Amino acid sequence: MRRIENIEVAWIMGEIADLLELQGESVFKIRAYRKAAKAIASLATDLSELASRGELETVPGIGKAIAGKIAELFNTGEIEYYENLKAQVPPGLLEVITVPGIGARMAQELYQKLGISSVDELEAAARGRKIRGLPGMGNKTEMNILRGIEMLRSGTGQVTLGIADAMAEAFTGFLKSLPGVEEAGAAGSARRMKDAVGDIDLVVGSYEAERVIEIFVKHPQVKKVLAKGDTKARVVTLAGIGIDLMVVGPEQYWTAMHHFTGSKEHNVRLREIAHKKGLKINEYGVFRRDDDTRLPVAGEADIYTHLGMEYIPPELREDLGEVEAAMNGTLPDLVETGDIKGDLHIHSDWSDGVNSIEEIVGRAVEMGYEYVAITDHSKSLGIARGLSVERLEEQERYLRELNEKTGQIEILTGIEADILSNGDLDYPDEILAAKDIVVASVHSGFRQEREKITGRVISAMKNKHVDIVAHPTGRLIGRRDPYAIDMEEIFAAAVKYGTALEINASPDRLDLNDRYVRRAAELGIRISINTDAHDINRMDEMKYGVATARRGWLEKRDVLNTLGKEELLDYLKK
DNA sequence: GCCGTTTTCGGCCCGACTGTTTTCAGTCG
Repeated sequence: MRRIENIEVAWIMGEIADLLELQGESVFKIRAYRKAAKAIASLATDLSELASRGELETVPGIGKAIAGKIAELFNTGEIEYYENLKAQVPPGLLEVITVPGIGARMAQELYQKLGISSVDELEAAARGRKIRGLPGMGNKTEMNILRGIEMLRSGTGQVTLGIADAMAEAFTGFLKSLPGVEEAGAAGSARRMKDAVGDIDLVVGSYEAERVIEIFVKHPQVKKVLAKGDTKARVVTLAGIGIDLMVVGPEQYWTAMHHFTGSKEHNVRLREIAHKKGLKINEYGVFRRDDDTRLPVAGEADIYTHLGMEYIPPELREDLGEVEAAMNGTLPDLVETGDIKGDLHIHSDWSDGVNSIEEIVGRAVEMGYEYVAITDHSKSLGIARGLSVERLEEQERYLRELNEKTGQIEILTGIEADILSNGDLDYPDEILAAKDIVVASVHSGFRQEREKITGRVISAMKNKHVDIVAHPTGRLIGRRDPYAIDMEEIFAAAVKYGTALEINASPDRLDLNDRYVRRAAELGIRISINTDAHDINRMDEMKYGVATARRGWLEKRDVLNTLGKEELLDYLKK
């Protein structure tokens, strides 16, 4: 039978939740399916393996009933319960509820009264002013529906962390410059440093909420105002990115920041714990339930202290075990940007980079690094001006000389060796042996079958000169899916051959992703965080790689390039 | 449907904004 990916199971669970909602089922049952979908989507291990071992119920959020349905899916290729549900609900309604502003109740009402069962029919009805006749709906409802359909079709999807981070920073600066604003900052998934961000959340501490909101919605980058109230506003920028703004009193800034940083699942867990302790948490503070006394909160750490747990950094707030760890005092001591001692994957103008080696070295010195590796492309990557054997040897000599002269930083001679479609590397062993560091990666044959591309990378890992596999899954966020590579096999090979795996820090890649990073670290695999910069300005993107490492629960000791110069050179010799 | 330092039954986070209402339901985060 065809292989069923985790994400497909998650989609089915989400769809069951939608179908149940359209049937008016219990909100708790719906929530249970949604929670299971989320849990499955963020699982790094193969669900099919868990199923074959009968361990589905070890996943928090999966109980007896859902485990049974997943097992059924793997055994028979379908879930009878799900098929029955689909048969009972007009299929177009699932599409209708994807329109922002339309939920299950409205979709049901529109179907029963007007027979609407597709987005096209919904649009026609709104344009034909047929909806305003329904109870509780008016002409503004029709406008909202049309706006929602437009948003849906314009594909207000997600943007990379790099884009979101830059935009959040720009708006934060703008808000800070306004009179009456005491504090401003970005919250939401951008603060949690997720690799893809749906919209930007901003929090402002000010006593003049109305004034701040009025100016905010008039910002030249704002294309549309979706909502505007006393304390909140929601807009869409010209670039099509949604921004939510929340303004609170300065003394509520940190509880609001915490609330809007999320994740939602993390917050729910905290509120449940608060509830049991006789407390209540919302965006305005931490309160005693009995008399509404407000407990002092001078920073986010105080919130966790009131709940009797360790401070949880934003990158971990996903309800993936961090709450339990914080209560037990077993949170990881996360790696920090300052722990990074060098960048092991950089391109110069010898291949397709824009800067000279001297410029790269200069920037590395500025960043306080102890070492930097020059890893230009190998010969078969003609499009990237990959180096011939002669050019490579010439560069090698050049780098050795420069290293003598420079002194203040170790320049490692390296190569990003292409893994050819048959699994061979781009140069013979004696060439690779001469390099301080060999980074191997796939740049072609992205569509190879799972076995083939997996075996190809593993055969490269068997080569004792290969130190790191770069961007192991090949994904480009929002633009190109990962190859069909079997990461469990790659992890096993990394353990067997002692190969490090890369977190490519470019916000276009962030590959490995957070989940794989965590899984790899559990298996004891060394991770290297590299920028793959083709431009010295992008050496600053190290912070995104470190953030991804933190999201994967990595400590300093898990990361190869936190080693000092001597330790790293020793490591590379082995 | 899930879950268990109050529980194997009975809970299950909390609030803002909107539109169409005269007090609230629906939607969203």
